[in-house]
Amino acid sequence: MDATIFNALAEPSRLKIVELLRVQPRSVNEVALLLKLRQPQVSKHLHTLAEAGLVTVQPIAQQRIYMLQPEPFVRLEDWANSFQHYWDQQLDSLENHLKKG
Amino acid sequence: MDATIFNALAEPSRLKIVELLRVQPRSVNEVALLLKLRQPQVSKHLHTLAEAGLVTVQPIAQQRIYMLQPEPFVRLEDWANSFQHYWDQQLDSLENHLKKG
DNA sequence: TCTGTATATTCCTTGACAGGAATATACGCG
DNA sequence: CGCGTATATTCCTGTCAAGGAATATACAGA
Repeated sequence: MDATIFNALAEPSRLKIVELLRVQPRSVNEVALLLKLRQPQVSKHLHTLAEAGLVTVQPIAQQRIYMLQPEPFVRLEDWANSFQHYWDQQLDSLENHLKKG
Repeated sequence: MDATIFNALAEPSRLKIVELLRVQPRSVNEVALLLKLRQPQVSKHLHTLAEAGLVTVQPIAQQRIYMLQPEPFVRLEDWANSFQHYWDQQLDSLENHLKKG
């Protein structure tokens, strides 16, 4: 798993943007208005999200509509899910540490 | 969703630590040796992970065994999973943008 | 209590990054 | 082409966090 996606989501404003775009695709100004952020910062954040592969752009006239990209979120879900297979084993290992120590 | 968990996982070394601890709980030195990091940095990273609620500590003599905490990963999986319900709707909304402009 | 091992903490320096302000670019329209 | 709208980019500055080095703390055993 690459840390890039986590880095992109680590910034509170960016996380809010993602949760906004989850509902529906939006233009830069729409995001700025809804989150009460300045347009340049929103552009920068969306750029970061795009570089991380979390969003894509669809130009419409002068507007640029940003929408989420499914794939990274699927990867994220799979990654988080893969941890479930280890919890039992973890407890066993801890007991080993406690006994063998 | 809180950005704290993403922030904790955004640092490459910390992400590696998490993926190590996924296999089994480990002491600070074990992590340091396996990842070829210095002990103080590992302690710091583990402290950050603990503050984010991703790991817990189990002291054994002088050693401190760190292990993952399931709950945050379950939350993360649920969050990522919740995005799946929106993709179809997203495409519809984009089309609306394209038509209505 | 002294020693060695395991871990945590502090101080310092440096790089990355976010926000603000200003400006540049893209595009449609008259 | 000139103008207005929408968005991107640049420059600057302050903050924060990571790594290195040194040191402090915790604990077990002789």
